[in-house]
Parts: sequence; C-alpha cells; structure tokens
Amino acid sequence: MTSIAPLIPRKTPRQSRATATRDAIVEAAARILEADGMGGFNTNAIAARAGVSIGSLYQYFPAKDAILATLIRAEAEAFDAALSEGVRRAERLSLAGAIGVLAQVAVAHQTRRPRLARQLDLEEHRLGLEAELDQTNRRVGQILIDFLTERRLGDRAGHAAWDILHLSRGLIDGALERGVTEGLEARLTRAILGYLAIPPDRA
Amino acid sequence: MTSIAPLIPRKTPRQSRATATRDAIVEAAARILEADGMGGFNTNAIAARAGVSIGSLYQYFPAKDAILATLIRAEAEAFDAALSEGVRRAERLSLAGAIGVLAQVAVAHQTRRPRLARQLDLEEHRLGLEAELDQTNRRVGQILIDFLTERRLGDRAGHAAWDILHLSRGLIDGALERGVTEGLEARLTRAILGYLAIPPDRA
DNA sequence: GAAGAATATGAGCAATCCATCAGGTTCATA
DNA sequence: TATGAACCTGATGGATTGCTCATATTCTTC
Repeated sequence: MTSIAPLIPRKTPRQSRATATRDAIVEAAARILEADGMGGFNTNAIAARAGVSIGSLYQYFPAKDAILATLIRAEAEAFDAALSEGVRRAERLSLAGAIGVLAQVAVAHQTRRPRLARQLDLEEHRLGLEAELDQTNRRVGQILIDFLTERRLGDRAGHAAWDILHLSRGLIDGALERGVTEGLEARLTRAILGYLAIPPDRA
Repeated sequence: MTSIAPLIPRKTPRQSRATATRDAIVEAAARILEADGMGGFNTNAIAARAGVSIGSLYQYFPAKDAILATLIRAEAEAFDAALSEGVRRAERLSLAGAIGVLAQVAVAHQTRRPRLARQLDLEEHRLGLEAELDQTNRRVGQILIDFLTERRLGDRAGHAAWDILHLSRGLIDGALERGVTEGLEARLTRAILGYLAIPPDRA
C-alpha cells in the first residue's frame, strides 16, 4: 500500500484475450468486494477468482488500489449514463410521471449491486479520488438541477438535487437490505414529490 | 481470520486501569476504521494507536472481528437509546413539531461519526451479526412504528418506519459528506412529512 | 514459418499480519 | 508487607499479502 499510489491502469490491452483477462480481473475484484468487503480484498484472491495468475494482474494494474479506482470510475460513469438516459426519457412527461421514471431509473441502477456501490463510495474518499471524479459527479448533480430548473423547481437552492439523490440512495439500499422491494418505486416517488412539497393533485 | 470467529469479548475488566485499556482499544479501533477503512484495520495498528501492547489487546478480545462486533453493538444500542429518548421528548408536541424533534435527533446522532456508522453497517452483514442484533434493530423499528401508529399514520403498512429511517440516513450522510448542513434538520423534516404525504397545513 | 510483440505464468522475496505465551508489573486485600 | 489475582509486555511463530521478475506461451505480421 504505497503512500501515493498510481491509481491509473498500467497499460491497455491490444488483443482480445488481454481484454478478457482484464475484464475477468475487474469482475473478480467486484465480486470479492461485494462478498467479503475490503478485508478480503487482496490481490492473490482477486487473481485466483479471476482464474488468472498474479503476474497477469500486475500487468494491467500497478497496484491494488488501481483496481479499486477502476471500479469506482466505472460505477460513477454508469450512474451518470443511467441518469442522463432517464432524464431524456422523462422529458415530455408530466411532473409525477417524470419523477416516477427517475425513481425507476434509480431503483434499477441501485438494484444491480447495492453492496458494491456502498463499498466503493466509502473507498472513494480514502483514495482521494474526489478531485479526479469531480467532473463526473458534478455532472450527475447538474443533470438533476437542470431537470428541476426546467420544471420550475430550481428555486429551492442547489440542495434539492443532492438531497434527492442521497435520500433515494438511502431509501433504496435500505429496502434492498430488508428485501422489501414491493412498490419500491412508488414509495420513492412519493418521497421525492414529498420532499419537493408537491401535493399529489398538483403533480 | 478464523472461519467461525468468537465475536464476544474475552473477559471483562475488574480494575479501572483495565477499563481504560479496553476503552482505548475500542476507541482506537473506531478511529482507524473511520480514517483508513477495513484495509487499515489491523490489530497491530489498533494496539499502537491505543498506546497499548498487542498482548493487552488479545486479553480482552479473542479475535480481530470481536473488536468490530463490539463497535457494532455499541452503535446499535446508541441509536436505539437516542431514538427512544427522541420519541419521549416528542410525545406532547404537534405532528410537525414531533417530526422536527426526531429529525433533530437523527441529525445529531448521525453527525457524530458518519463514516464509522457506514463502515460498521457494511461489516455487520459480513460478520453475520444480524441474528444477534435482531432484537435491538427490531426495537428501533418498533419505536418508530409505535410513534406513527399513535399519530394515526400507521396504516401505511410497516414500510413507512423503515423507509423513513433509511432515507434519513441517506439524506444526512450525503449532506455531511458535502459539508452542507445548513438547514439540514428542516430539509429532513420536510422529506419525512413529504414521504408521509402530510401537507404543511395539516402538520 | 520466422521474428518480434503481446500476453501469461508462478516461484518467491520482503513486509506485514494475526495471535500466542512466558514472563514481568501493578493492584487489592489482609 | 506478603500474597495472589489482575493486568501488561513484546519477542516470536506461522500464515498472508503486495508485488517483481525471469521465463514461457500465444498472437500478429510479413
């Protein structure tokens, strides 16, 4: 665990088998992080799980933390993409409909690998990746801010967008943990509309 | 890292210096978990940070995970206590007032050590402590369910209590992370009232 | 099919980690 | 102040971890 770890990949694959190797490593890392947390996140375990030698792992990643950073970047970009796509789909809908779509997008995204997302979130700070990911993260917030502004709801300072993002995360994670996903999108929609203080009839 | 780790403390201190030692270990463990996550959570570091020999550590805890379990139990009980106390304080207030108090309690509790709480939450699953903590956790939910029922808001299935708990957590953690705590209690209050679909005038 | 580039392997080093234990120190009690 | 219990210490064993490097295999290109 070097102090100033090089967090970028060592080299990019040029052949398809190399791409497969790299992907296997990243996927194995994700699975281990999900199942065992950072306590079980070690390079030997990752290589073994990926069905790859430890040497191969270090051909693509200069350090353990670089694998983590790769996972974090992928997650941030996936969320950005999902939200952008959601806002686009919600464009011509009523307010209630639009927020319903966004809730659906959030649930769908977060449902994939909730534990992994939370682990990565925690590690993002330790690695000091905020600066690097600032652009992506800021864009995620901006997507929602723009949406709210267009709907004439942007007056509530910039808090609203982030508050909604985070309360959604909490609500969804909690529901998934309890295994209570029935009507989850509806519950989330109500929470968001409620936060925006929009009575059901105005929605 | 034994497979079936004994997660209970080894012995209880009988002298005050021993209590101090034990407390120092637990506190050091918490600090390390906060700062470095599970990746830096090792017994040598904990002992060093506590200003105590590694031998002393193992006199009170039979394994590394037992320290973690102790932290998790303490957190669960602290939250239980805080919430109980909050509900008691809110008893004779208006609905808006009562929820305001609960929001205040949640913010105050979560503000203490947000990162630690999230780390512990994640580890609780890995250790399989859910069964042991089931009682405490269930009580936390029950406190809120009772509160909602008394206020004639319990009809919304049992989801409401847990949804509120989790969305609060998400909202607060997010705000703390961004360092935007201005008006946080008010924002949380609005989110909760909104989730319960209570228009401001009925509150 | 020859040659070089890309990729894969895994033994193994240095460092770190978990946990024990034999022996020392401090406390309560009489 | 004598005695035993409670407490503390840290060297140490054995296992694990991060990572390198010399070597081997496979692919591409001509």
